[in-house]
Amino acid sequence: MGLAGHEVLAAVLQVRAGSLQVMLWERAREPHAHRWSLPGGGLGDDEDVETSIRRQLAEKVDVRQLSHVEQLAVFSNPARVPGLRVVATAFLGLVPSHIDPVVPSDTAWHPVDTLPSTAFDHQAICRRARSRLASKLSYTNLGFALAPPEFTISALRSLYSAALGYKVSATNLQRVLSRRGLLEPTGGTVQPGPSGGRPAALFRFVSGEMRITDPFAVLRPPSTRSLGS
Amino acid sequence: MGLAGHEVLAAVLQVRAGSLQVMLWERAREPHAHRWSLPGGGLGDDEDVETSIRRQLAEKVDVRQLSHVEQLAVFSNPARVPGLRVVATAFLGLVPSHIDPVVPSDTAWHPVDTLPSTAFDHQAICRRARSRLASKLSYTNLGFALAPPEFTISALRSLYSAALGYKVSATNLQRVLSRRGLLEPTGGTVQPGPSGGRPAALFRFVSGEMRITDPFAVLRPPSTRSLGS
DNA sequence: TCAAAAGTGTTAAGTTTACACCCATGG
DNA sequence: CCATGGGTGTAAACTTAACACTTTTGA
Repeated sequence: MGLAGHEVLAAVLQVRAGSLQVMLWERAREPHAHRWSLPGGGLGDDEDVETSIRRQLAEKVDVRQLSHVEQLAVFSNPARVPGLRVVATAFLGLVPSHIDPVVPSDTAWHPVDTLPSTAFDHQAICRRARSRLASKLSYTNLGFALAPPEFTISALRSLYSAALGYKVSATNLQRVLSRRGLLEPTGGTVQPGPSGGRPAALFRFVSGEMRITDPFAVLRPPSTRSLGS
Repeated sequence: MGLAGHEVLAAVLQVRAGSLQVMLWERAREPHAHRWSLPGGGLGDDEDVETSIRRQLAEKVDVRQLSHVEQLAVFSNPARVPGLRVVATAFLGLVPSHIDPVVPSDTAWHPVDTLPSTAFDHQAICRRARSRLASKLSYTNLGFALAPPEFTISALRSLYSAALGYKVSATNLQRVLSRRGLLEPTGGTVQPGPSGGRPAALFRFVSGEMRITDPFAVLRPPSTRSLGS
């Protein structure tokens, strides 16, 4: 009557080498030996699911390196793992691109577009994570979670392109994020490379907390014409 | 090590008498006797969470009356219910406005804006459900789940207004939903009331499956200028 | 003929895309 | 002075909100 194991799993995503990658570890033992799986584990008695996934990820990456964590969904197919029933709460985790976490020897990063053989239903969880990230990049300030503290617009463009899976225009990216008040110039610039070019200005995200920035695509509340800056 | 009770709960919403209401039942016994709580119960051994919530709702309302069901989130605070630990997967359920389900005697509908004293963390779940519904009305075709098979634009306007919590213009509602191809006229009309007026045309939703209709607020993929009708 | 309700026309505002053009630097 | 990025100006496209106006009916 409703008694089941409960595990928490996280698809930790990071833009690495120009592509969106997910952290996976290779199972040594059966079931699904040598297949790649998401980090996580059993829910402890005195912790909620978010506390739990943060604790378990600390074994893989320093939790301070996680710029964002959010619930994705429950995966509860009775046959999702063999043996005793285990329900999983899946999370999306993000690591900013300037960090290269030290990971255990059984753990590695894999591009989400070309996943290796994955264990259980972990591939579906990865897909869900990628999809959630792409959506939120459009209507929230979640870019902060992929980017280093300071960056050039073209660096940010690369991050967005990798996460979204298609080219983003640097011009328009800057316009949109600036209009919404998400970006501010640091005042600093970066020296051009050996082939020259104008020095790029550095920017930072104004906020490091996720916020919805494009709340209503349509059907907005009646205008109160008093919100303009 | 990760063994806990698991329950499924649903905030079933319907627009009734011009307001968005949620179905609650009054607890007879402790804990939280006489407080109102969401329908649901323990996860069965051979069912996933969605199957489970549909099964349990069948005791309250005919499942065929549910026009939409989706996961909201996991609620897992170790102290969320007294006694043995229970993790809950919360759902949003919707019932179209033309249906008046027969509910058990301990069960009643309550406006989500003026909830009675609720049990456990059920108030938070209700808020989450209302918020999810409002968001999805803007960027999906989820209106179909609130509306009867055929309806006038002004009836639809009332449904959207109740669910969103603010007045929606019938003119613009029709424009937006028609532009997106969600509505089609049935050809029928409704006779005007006793005070006269032009007969209203009847419409229906083209699809009864949830679909995202406004996928990218910004940062769209490069245009392929070949999608126009 | 008037009031009431429904539906259409039209304008204005806001946002984003696309692209031409200018800027700053290294060789 | 030219190539190479970086950044801005500007126009066009698209959508939605607001509201005036027309249509259709009952009294």
